[in-house]
Amino acid sequence: MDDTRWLSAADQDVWRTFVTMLGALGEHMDRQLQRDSSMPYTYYEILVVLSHAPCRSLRMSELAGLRGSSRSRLSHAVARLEAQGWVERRECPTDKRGSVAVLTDAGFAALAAAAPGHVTTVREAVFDRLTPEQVTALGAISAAILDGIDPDKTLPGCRELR
Amino acid sequence: MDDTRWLSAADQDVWRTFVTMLGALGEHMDRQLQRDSSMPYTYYEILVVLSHAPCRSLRMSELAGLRGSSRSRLSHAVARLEAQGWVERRECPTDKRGSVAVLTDAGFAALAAAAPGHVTTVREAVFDRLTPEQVTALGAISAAILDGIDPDKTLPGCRELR
DNA sequence: CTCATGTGGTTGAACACTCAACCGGAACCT
DNA sequence: AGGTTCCGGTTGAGTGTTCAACCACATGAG
Repeated sequence: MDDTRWLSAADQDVWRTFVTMLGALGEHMDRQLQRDSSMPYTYYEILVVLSHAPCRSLRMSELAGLRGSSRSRLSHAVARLEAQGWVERRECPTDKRGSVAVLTDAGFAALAAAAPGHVTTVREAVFDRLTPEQVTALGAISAAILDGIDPDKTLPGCRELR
Repeated sequence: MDDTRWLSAADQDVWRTFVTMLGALGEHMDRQLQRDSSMPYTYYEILVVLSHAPCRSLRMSELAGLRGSSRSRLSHAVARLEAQGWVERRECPTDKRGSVAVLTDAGFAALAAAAPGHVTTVREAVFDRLTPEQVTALGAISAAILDGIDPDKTLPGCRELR
């Protein structure tokens, strides 16, 4: 019955380290943003994507797709961002079912204020600690794993996130 | 004022892919466990750590430390695990403030049932998709990043997680 | 011994995410 | 047209996490 292919001891070590790093890094990023800019990481990313969109606005679905988030999650998130005055909802002119999320000036300002600290954190936590070869390797590894899980999100080489 | 060292376009690409992978992989693992074994990933890890501890039991603090979790979070988690009959709380004999979490037989059984599926998912999502060199590189990269964030958790080479 | 301080652990409120259910408008049929 | 089906988006309940406050016990100084 047990035809499971278990991991070698070495692989277990890698996995353990990897998973721990995953958790610690996520928490690290989240904390920094929450502390310095009072927003969770996910919300920051929403603002980033919006800020790069034409007219700083996007249909909810597109936004959800770009951020790999569920509709429901995005709806809740935008509701909160709207309450904070960083995003507005407008109705879509071409499809009366749809909504369009628009980044407000206050939202853009909040993003501009948050970005330097965030980038600095990313740099200190990741890029400054790796050799150029490791950075390249990390990109390839991430792409390979991502490709196995969700091939859709793999390729688009646009520069949307900071 | 803007002396921020921004990321190069190439680094941005790596970061974007990495972050996307991070989110997708976490969600992937979580979904698999939730679907097949009705437990979130964090709870699975708690059970794993407990199962490797002497007498399948640990002080709450030690458990929190080993899993890199806050006391509060662990307390809530154990409360839920206790309600499911997978863990029991006993009072600590040497320190009357303390509690000890003990893995029950039912908890061990649940873990044993969940492990194969989980390991298979890990293998398929990560190890089967990487070359041996990439696996080694991933270990080194993870350790380097982790070391920058939380040097305590870096070295202990024990094989606690599957 | 007594009091201050520190520590292990819990609690409750606020917040984020998931899931399933739902509503209204679009698209597609004949 | 009229009906079915699909799709965009929201809602509410349930779950997990965080944060700050808190209790009970331990510890150390006088």
